[in-house]
Formats: sequence, C-alpha cells, structure tokens
Amino acid sequence: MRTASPSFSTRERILGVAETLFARHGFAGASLRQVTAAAKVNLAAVNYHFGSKESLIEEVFRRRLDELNRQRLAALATVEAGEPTLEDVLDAFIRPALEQSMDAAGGAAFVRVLARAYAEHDERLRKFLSDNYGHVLREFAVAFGRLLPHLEKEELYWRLDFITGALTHSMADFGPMKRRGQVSEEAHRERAAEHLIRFAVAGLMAP
Amino acid sequence: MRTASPSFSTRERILGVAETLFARHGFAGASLRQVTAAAKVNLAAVNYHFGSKESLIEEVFRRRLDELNRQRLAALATVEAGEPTLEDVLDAFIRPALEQSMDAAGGAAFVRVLARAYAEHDERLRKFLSDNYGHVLREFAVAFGRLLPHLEKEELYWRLDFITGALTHSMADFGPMKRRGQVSEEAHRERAAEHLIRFAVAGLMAP
DNA sequence: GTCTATAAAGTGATAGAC
DNA sequence: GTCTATCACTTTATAGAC
Repeated sequence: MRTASPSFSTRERILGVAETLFARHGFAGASLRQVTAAAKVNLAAVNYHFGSKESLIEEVFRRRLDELNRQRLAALATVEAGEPTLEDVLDAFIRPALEQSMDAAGGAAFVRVLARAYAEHDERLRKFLSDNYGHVLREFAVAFGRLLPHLEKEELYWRLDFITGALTHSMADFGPMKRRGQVSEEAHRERAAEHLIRFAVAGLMAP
Repeated sequence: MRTASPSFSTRERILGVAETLFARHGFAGASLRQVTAAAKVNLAAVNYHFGSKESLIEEVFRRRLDELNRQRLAALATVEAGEPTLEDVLDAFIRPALEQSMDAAGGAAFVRVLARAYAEHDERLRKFLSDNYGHVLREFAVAFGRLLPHLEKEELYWRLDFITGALTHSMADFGPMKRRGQVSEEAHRERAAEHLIRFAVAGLMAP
C-alpha cells in the first residue's frame, strides 16, 4: 500500500467497463473510445496502462480466468480431501462459474465474454485459453476419471466438453430459459446449476 | 430461368464468403471490404444486392437456418411416423446440424457463425433467432415430452438448452476435443454426434 | 499519470458513369 | 449489374504539453 493509488482505480475501471462492453458488443465491436468514455477516463489511458487494445482484451480475460480457475481448483481440492461423489466434483467445476457470474462487479458480463471467446475462431485467443484453462480441465478429468474408471479417456473428454458447452450456453442466459421477471438473478442461476448438475451427472454415467 | 444469371453467382458468392469471414472474425470484425475482396466482387455490390451490412448478416443467417430447420422438422416427422425412441428424436435434432456443418459449401463456418450469434447479446439478433428457431425447439420439446411424460416442462426445457449448448460448442470445434490430424473431418463429426447422443440420452433420462 | 490534438488507416455507404 | 471515386465518419495509436 504505497499510495492512495488513483492509477489502480483508473486501470480497474477500464478493465471493468471493457468487460461489460466486450460482452455486449464483442471485441471488435466495442471501441476504445466507447470504453474510455464509459469509464470516464481519457482515451490515451488505455494505451498508457495496457499498451494496445489486444493487450487490454487479454488482461480482461486473465483477471477473471485466473480467479475462476483458482476457485475451481480450491473447490476440487476441498472435496477431494474427503471421498467425493460425482455431484461433488461437478459442483466444484460448475459452482465457481456460477458464483463469478453473480459477482456484483460485472461478473455476469464475463460469462458472456467467455462465450464470445469460445466463438472466436482466433488462434491466438484459443491458444491463450488452452494455456490458461487446459490444465484445470485436465485436473478435473483426473478427478472424474477416478469416479468413472470404466470410462475411456476420449469419451470422458468429450463429455466434459459437452458440459462446458452446456454451462457456458446456459449461464450466458441464452436460449429460451431466459430468467422470468419474478425470479431473481441469483435464484435463476442457482436453479441453472441444480438442473445442470443433475443433467451432467446422468450424462457422465451413461454407458 | 430467365438468363444465365451472373447476378445469382455474385450474390451467392458474397453470401458464402461473408459466412466464412463472419465465422472467422465476427460480424463487426469482418469488413465489407474484406468480404468483397475475397469474393472478387466490387465493394458496391454488397449495397446493391443486400442494402446494408446488417441485411447481409441476416441473409447469411436466414439461408442456413431455414435449411437447418427444414431438415430438422423433416427428420422429426420421419421418426414420428413410427414409434421413435429418445435416440431417434435426438438424432433428428442433432444430425441435421452435423450434416450442415459438413456441407462442402462452407457449412462448417456456419456452425461457428451460429455460436457467435448466441454469444452476441444483441437483442435484435436474439429476437431473430428466437423467431426463426423457437418454434422448432418447441416442436422437439413436444416430441421429447411424449417420451418423457414424467418430466416437468421447465426441467425439459433446461435440458434441451443444455443439449443445444453442448451441440453448438462441440460442433464448432472448440475445447480440447480438437480433431486429430489422422481423423477426417467427417469421421470427427460423426463421432461427436455419437458421443453427444449417448450423453444427451442419459442426461434427458435423469431423474 | 493524465491530458489534448492529431496522425494514419480503416469503415459503411452512396453518387454517378458505363 | 458492375464499376470508380469519394464522402463522412470512426478506428487505433502516438506525440508532446502539463
């Protein structure tokens, strides 16, 4: 804590706004001008703090993904301390994503940013994701493999891929399962998690 | 057949190239100049044939979505003529998407365009999708509901949403299940369909 | 660390000749 | 139906004052 650090505030504000706007308009669709205007900082601040738009995008990503992966691995370690069920391991995989998507500070936007990143066919971004995300998936695959010893490795990876797709798709509030006005966002996501875990447990146990 | 119709060729060439480039770079990321250059047509041709970039995007969409829905409903009607199993109905839902994604004329790109469209939070595009896709999902929901009478409607819709997410995600060649060099694209997608159907049948039958 | 001003390039759209 | 040329605007990035 060296200073009152207004620079921290500016940097973080840019990241938060960028996340929201990237979620809403895409990486190409949201301009730095829109970002800096909404964050109430000067246009040049992006270049000063991040160097380029490209680096800003990566930073938006890294911030959330690091946190998400940390939480997932922590949750996995916790349940693996005992004798986890399939539900436990799935919960460790799914719930952190759910919780981050409810994070007050624009976490909901990140799930859409993630969905967008999956949709980007950009090789650079995919490499970045696989570098920063692949090892987590592999750790979970080991945990699932222990609980499903009869399952071939390839089959298991396919199924985890399906679960990832279902999770991303449903969390990003796509499709017909849009939250009703009555239900709070929190309750909606809680139900999504319950439904998904039930669905995924059965899917993983398929012959 | 009034003429040799070079205009047809131009129009179709624009649509095909636009689909590929939108899949690769996103709707905002691919410029009309890139599209017209790759299609070897004049820049002004887009405005002449489609009126605007926005309309071009919609047309790219409509072309494939209409065909996909037609095939899905036809496949559904076929299996429903007999006494379909859960696998049959799932197959009618999944296989047309699979086959279109293998269509020689750039169909593979469309699955990614579709994934991108889901990621777009754009209200206009979502309304368009729900208008053109919703009724198909509802027909399938009825068919599934007949086979799973014990399942609550809400639960069923959640599960169909999960399957849609898994299908889109895996078909767009995301994640760790990237096709190996040895396996042909065709074989890869065939396996994806088999894995997904097995997974989805179990998921749908979950208690 | 933040600002203004501006460079350099790219964008969608259109007018008008052919 | 296709072309060139161009308008009006936006984009990212940077130089340089404070």
